[in-house]
Amino acid sequence: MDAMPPPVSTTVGSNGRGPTAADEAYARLREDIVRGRLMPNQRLVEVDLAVTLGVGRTAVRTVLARLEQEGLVVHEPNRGARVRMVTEAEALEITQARGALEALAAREAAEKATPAEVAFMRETLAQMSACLKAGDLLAYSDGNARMHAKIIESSRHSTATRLIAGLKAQMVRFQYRTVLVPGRSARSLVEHTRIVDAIEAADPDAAEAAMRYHLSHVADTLREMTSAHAQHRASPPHLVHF
Amino acid sequence: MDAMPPPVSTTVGSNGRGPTAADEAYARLREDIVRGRLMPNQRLVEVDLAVTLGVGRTAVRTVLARLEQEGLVVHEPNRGARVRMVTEAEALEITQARGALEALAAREAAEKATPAEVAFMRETLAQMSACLKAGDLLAYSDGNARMHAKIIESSRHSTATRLIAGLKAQMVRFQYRTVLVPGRSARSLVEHTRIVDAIEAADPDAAEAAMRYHLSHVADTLREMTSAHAQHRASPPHLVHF
DNA sequence: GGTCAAAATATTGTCGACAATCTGCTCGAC
DNA sequence: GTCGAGCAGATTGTCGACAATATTTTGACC
Repeated sequence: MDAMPPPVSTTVGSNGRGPTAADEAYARLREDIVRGRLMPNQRLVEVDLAVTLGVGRTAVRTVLARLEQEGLVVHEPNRGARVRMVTEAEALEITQARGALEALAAREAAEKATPAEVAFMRETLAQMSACLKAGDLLAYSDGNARMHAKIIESSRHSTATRLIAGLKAQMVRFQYRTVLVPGRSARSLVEHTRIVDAIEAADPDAAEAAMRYHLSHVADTLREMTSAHAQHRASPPHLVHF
Repeated sequence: MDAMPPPVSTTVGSNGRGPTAADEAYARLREDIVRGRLMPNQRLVEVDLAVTLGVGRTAVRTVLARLEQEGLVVHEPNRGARVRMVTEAEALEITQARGALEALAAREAAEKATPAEVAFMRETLAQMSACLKAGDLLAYSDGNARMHAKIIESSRHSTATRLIAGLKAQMVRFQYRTVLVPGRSARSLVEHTRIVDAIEAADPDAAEAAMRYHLSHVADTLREMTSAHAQHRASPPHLVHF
């Protein structure tokens, strides 16, 4: 599972202008949060971060303001910042919103994907199928991520891309690697195949419908797992499987 | 047309803690941008803003960092910040993304709207109809905005609400009041009615489909107007009519 | 009038100091 | 033992100064 890239920066970096200290610190701290190296509700103390990130307090405050705006950090006046806790209810919402946007992206990909991109999707499908046969669910999960990333990239829809990246960044708590819901991967492979078929056929309506079908099952899976989790605190952490 | 509220703040304001100087300055500057009081590409000079907003440069820098992250401002190292220009191509993307999210919101509204909320929608429909008969397109436009806001509010989907608000804030350049595309309002009223019918009937699939139908026509209208605009520089500014 | 280099000006990026606020601990009163 | 006041320590919020960078202006030269 790759780390999510930071959002497309509105800090214009053209003409040889180097990044500010805050830019690099932002990328680092964001990655630490997204990768789960910092835990939900963990205190983010300016002075400590300044030391860790190798910048001054000014830059840290800029970074925290940005991360707060992005929804990864919560801040209380005079009490500092913490890594924001995403509840399971919100995770479901994020999944739904992400689903709506990924359906749009699939539609756009059906109109814009190049033959090379479609070939990549086909190859990824083959790899995912092989992983499934070999029972290697972790590698399947990686293939799954590559598939979704390629579809989004092929859409060339910068707004959807930006929003999806932001939503993904907030789901770190729900992305531990583990065994998937039984049977989910096999169904997911069929669903992914239908999506790629539609994209390859340059059929936007079919691509969107296939993606929506796929993602409605993802949301259903999350809903079930959330419900099961509430009833059995001992259930293992899980991966939300797009 | 109401100003868009700032995004739900992750600055926790409980237990009597007052807002920071940056919080209030952020709200003010954001409103100035969203309301079109500041123009695309306009320079945002820290010292000037400090005077205008009545805060110090520290707070201004925090505000600009937040607005940059939100996509309303662009920033170049050592060259300062500007109000971000949204191109017509991006406006179309934003409309599409917003459409996908509003369809999700309509679906959720169909499951969660209270009788009072539905009554408000009915009343708004009646007002919009009366405005249409009276030829008062500005008032129709206001009704339209109220309708959409109520649907989103009824969805109780905080993630969709948050994303939609952010997208709306970026569309200020495309929100001048003027006469709508001929015949668009009449069709829009029918479309709105179908949405409300589905919400009232607690039918999520129908609500979503009706909203998607409505919004696909909005995107088409924007596409046409964009195309016409490119061909005829003299065409008047227009309102993107959701 | 045009070009170029240097100087002046405007502005951003950063720092350290200090004020303000919050939390936790200690101690005395009851 | 409980409660409240006071204090110390931790941390955030803010300021002003200065360094760094970019842009504009000025003056010399052709």
